[in-house]
Amino acid sequence: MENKEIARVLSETADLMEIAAEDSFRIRSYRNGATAVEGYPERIEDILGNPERKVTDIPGIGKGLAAVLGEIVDHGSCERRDALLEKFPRATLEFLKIQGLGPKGIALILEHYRITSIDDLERLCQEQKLRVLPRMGAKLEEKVLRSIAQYRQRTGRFLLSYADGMAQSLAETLSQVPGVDAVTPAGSLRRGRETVGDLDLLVTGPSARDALDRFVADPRVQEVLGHGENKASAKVGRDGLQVDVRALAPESFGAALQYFTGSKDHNVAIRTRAVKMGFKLSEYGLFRVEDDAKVAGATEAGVYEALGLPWIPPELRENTGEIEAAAEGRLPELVELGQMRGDLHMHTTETDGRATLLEMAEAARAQGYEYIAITDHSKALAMANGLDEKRVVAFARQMREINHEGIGIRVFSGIECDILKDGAMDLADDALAELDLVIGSVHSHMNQEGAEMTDRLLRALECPHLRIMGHPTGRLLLERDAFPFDFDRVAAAAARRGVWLEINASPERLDLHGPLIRAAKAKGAAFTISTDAHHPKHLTHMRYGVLTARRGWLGPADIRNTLPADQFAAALRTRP
DNA sequence: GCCGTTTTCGGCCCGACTGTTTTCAGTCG
Repeated sequence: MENKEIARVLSETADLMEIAAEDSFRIRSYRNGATAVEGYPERIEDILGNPERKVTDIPGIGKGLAAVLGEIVDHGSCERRDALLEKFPRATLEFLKIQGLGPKGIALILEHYRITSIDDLERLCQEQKLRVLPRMGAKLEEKVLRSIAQYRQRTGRFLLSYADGMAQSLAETLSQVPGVDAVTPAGSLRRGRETVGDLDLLVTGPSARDALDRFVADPRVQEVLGHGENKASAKVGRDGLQVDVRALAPESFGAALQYFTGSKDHNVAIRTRAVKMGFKLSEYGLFRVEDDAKVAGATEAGVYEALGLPWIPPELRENTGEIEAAAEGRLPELVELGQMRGDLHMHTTETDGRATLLEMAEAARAQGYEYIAITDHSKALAMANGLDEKRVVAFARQMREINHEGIGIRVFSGIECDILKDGAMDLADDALAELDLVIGSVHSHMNQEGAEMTDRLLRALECPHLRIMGHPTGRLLLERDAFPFDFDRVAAAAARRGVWLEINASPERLDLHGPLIRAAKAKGAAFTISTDAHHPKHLTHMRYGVLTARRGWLGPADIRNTLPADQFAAALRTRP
């Protein structure tokens, strides 16, 4: 069992304990245990199986949790969790994802009503039955109904990183089947969409069909939805991601890859173009209408070429102008992962990161970067132990010393400074002036009205030390929508002030996203791509940020952290 | 339930907002 899975069971147990109103410090221990396990570099299962090792050596794991970990690894759950699941309906953990309802509220509702599903909860609100309970009212009913609607919209979709991980691991398994040449992911995953509804895997090779048998027999498969000669589909993994595996003949691989990559809108437009040119395009190939002769199909590039187009990168295939651009020979040169020379947003144990500054620097050096910026939180984030002015100044001095000595990578001193409710920065100007790089981010009062949030961000942009606006829209994928504000105005002001807009590569954010990036570029804005890493392994999320930038039609020249270190340092000091 | 140690138990981070109240509990970040 993987650490991530163990951590999930622990944190679910903590959720249930909270609803059962158990001791809050014990609950916290379970939560701490979950984070400790999730971030631990070795497999807990291996340590448990090794008589010479002790899990209690991991900080946050004592005797009690060690026993619980043993239970979880042995049978996927623990006694405490099982007991709580007996007591509460199955959907209880889902209720916690509804905004406005916390453990106390859920416990109260369960005390008074027999509800076992989100549908039941919705009915209670519609029948105005929450408002009769103590400390609940009409506004809460409305909020819960709104949140249920949002919740339904996002269920059935998965984070890009999750789908990507599943695709890679399935592809690895299926490639080992003798007679399979290649397994290629298509669909929205290949286009780099931030969330993925289902996964399409295309298999080629003389025995491609054997891969279908191997697939449906895989232990990760939960439920087989269909298994024919050319296609098998199944719900995979705990959350039931739908995966379609198709066996393809080599002569139609390109057409199939094109077809299954989508998007639907892009394909409709491409097929219309084909018809106008006297062709018919399907997943089997491009055919001439007059004599049904096959014109292309073995490669994707061949299909596009026969239609008078250069190959269009998958990230652009949304029918938002890419076909016209291709036809006119003005497709943009897109940024590539290998062009990134630094990562400008990461946290350390100084605040809420899981590794020290030197560990993060070493991991970044191993990624091949020339430079990084360390950007811990500012004091407004008290729960993260954010830095105050005094610690900022000391930190900046420490960075100058470290760079003077040299550690194999250049480190810029930075901060992720909170943008307060009124748009003021959380730290005094003279402290910010000590740092190489100031990121400004919103972490509080996220429910402001659009106009208020716009004013807040515009005021923040006036700060002379601000260089980057961090995760500008504040969205959390599948959890929280972007806050409403006048994006065009803010992007235009950022461009004018020489403040770069961050493309936050964290898979839970991917903020900004494609359409907003294009809008901001049209206003003259420049960008950075950074991971917001809280752990060395998060540095590899850069690839999702690059995919997102490509979906925004960006090239290396649009992105400041593609610059070599000296030029980047110069750019930091230059203002428009 | 963990940790640190005053080896046997006490401390464990918190500020602000919201909707519901009439002085505050619950939620959120």
